[in-house]
Amino acid sequence: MAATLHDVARVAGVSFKTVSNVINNHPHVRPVTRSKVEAAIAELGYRPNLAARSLRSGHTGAITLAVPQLKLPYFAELADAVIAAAEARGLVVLIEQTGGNRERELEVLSSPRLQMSDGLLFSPLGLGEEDAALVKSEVPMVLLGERIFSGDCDHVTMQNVAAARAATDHLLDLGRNRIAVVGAHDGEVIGSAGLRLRGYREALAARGIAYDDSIVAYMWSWHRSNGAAAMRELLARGVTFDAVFGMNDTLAQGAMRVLQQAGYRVPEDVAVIGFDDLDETRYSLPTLSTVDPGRVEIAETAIRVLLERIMHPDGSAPQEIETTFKVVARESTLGQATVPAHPPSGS
Amino acid sequence: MAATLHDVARVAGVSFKTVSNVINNHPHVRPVTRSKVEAAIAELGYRPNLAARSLRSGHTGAITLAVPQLKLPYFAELADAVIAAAEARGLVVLIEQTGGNRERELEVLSSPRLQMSDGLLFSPLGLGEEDAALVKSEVPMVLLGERIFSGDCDHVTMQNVAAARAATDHLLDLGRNRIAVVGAHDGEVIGSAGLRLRGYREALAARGIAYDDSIVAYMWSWHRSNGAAAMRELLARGVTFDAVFGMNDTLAQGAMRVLQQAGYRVPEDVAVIGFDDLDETRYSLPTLSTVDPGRVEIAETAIRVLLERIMHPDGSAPQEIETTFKVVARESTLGQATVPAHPPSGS
DNA sequence: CTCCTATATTACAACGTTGTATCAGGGATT
DNA sequence: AATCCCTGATACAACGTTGTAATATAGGAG
Repeated sequence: MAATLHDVARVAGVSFKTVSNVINNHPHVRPVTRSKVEAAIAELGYRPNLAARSLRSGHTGAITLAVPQLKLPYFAELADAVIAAAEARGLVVLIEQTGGNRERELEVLSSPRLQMSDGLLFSPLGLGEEDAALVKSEVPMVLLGERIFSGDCDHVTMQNVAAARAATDHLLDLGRNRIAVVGAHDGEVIGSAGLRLRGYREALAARGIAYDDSIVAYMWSWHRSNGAAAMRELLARGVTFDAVFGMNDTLAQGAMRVLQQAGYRVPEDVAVIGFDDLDETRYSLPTLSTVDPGRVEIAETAIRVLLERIMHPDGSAPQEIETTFKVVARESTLGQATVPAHPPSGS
Repeated sequence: MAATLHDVARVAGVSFKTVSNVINNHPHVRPVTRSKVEAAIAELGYRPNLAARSLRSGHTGAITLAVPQLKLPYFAELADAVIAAAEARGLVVLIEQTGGNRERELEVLSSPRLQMSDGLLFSPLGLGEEDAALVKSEVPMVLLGERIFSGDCDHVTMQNVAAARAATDHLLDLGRNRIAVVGAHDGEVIGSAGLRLRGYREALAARGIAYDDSIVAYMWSWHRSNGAAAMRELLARGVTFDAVFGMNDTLAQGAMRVLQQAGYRVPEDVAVIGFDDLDETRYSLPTLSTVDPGRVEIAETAIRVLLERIMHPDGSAPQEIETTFKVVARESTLGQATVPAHPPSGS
């Protein structure tokens, strides 16, 4: 079927090893021979067999990305960034979905399918600190995100605390000092919610503003409707606030939505900021201010670290890398481009 | 490093081929031998080398999914469904992003990386009918979505016309007969927008309602903000309508948002329906009625057809398969669970 | 007790590639 | 002019698996 080195060699009139040498840019090949071989390759449309190459070399040219679900916008955008970064280095990405489920996450770690790739980018959700010892894989691995800290494994993550603090500072700088929080996790310390809440509290503390638990909404799910429900609850509670910090963009959008429906103007009455810089924040009404946690940098860094680890399996000690973040100020806090609502015109 | 058949054979005290026979469930293996071998496999933690297996067998156990961008929610959810369906058959999915760009799409078709998989699920966006002849790949391929019709290649798609017609019928059944459209593509015939508009027109025609171009908003981009802008434009135009059909969910949400901001109640004043059944439609305010185009079925069918094609490369003639769809009626048309807005409580 | 068949195991080759070792030729050095 | 070294090409083996063909063992019939 497909042409092999031998076929090319026959056509070019050289040994099949010479063809291999041409392909791998070995030094000692005469220009004449090289062009003869190249002509034969073109003529036959020869493509090196990747399975054979991989058997011989021990490398596949692929990496695995394991995430909870692509359905969740954050992970879809993370996967997008990872694929783009991998593509830039000539790598293919193979995706596993764990559903954020502890069992499936452990299963992925020991799956024979991991062999199809040279390494694993693993974004666990169901595993807890107590599972740290189980987080071992037969291929080099880089962890993405929070939750698992101990364990001798490279780790790339966002600066949750500092970024949340910057988001809060952004609101404080605008003169808001009653900042509600939507999406806290009760009692959590090391998860995204716990860290972000900590950043929020640090920002308040730095300006001598007391933390007020009555304007913090707790919940365990981060869907848009949860943000909406939380905001309804806050409004019903009768507490006052002039800004909202959503633990992620989806929550912020749900909250913003309810605020507007209740007659508040965003940002004039209440400023809103989210977290994640999802693509959709660029298209909401008003566009949503948020924090870009450095998703692209996470992807690129993770791949760089993974490749290093693949090339030097027992090189340096495991690294702990935090990416740079950026507050992205849009209309929901700055209010630059508010679109006037047209009056109803009958139905 | 990793154990091989030979290592297992040495431990079990049999020939390495016998070990292979055990693994591949060959008939003539004595139970005693089998258990000896299995013990050795367990002891060494033996895992078959996939590269070698793939070199020998010619199969990889992976398929490639090529989509424009995972950032776009529709494709993220499609990928989610494809990965789940592949997983159920023991296949791994390898994802390529084309950016919806014609050049990149052609590049993917001839990429050597395709070799890492047994087949391709291809969802083109940039390619036009005139490129049909170029749509050939070295591995079996199944096309997903519209745009390319000719070409002798299996094709799985949704029933755009019938589904759009059903969505429109749903609105008509509710007594709405001034149904605005958001997201038409001017002059398009075979794309999603063209087909869905056709379904809309068929539904009107069937009830003897005249098509009114003044309540159809044209645009080439399908972001939320486009839906919002279109709705502002419709309102400004002063035309009347009692329902909106968004060509996709994102547009519908943008439109719904502007409607509400302008003081209309959804669905009391204006009912809204979208298309795609994105996960987020379950969490919007109100939850969005939409059409489930059978994404899960598309994924499962595409994989089934692809596997058939992989096993019998020149089997039957190329198939053209359309999945079943379902109108998903939620609050934006039925209004069952409208949440009362709480009155503002100062800031 | 021998022959034959069915069963169980083995030996060998092949998939297509690349690394190592080997070998032929030509120019520079002695 | 003979030796040496470097260039350029080749032969061989190996990566780990599976299919095919061959062989060894056991059980039943003649």
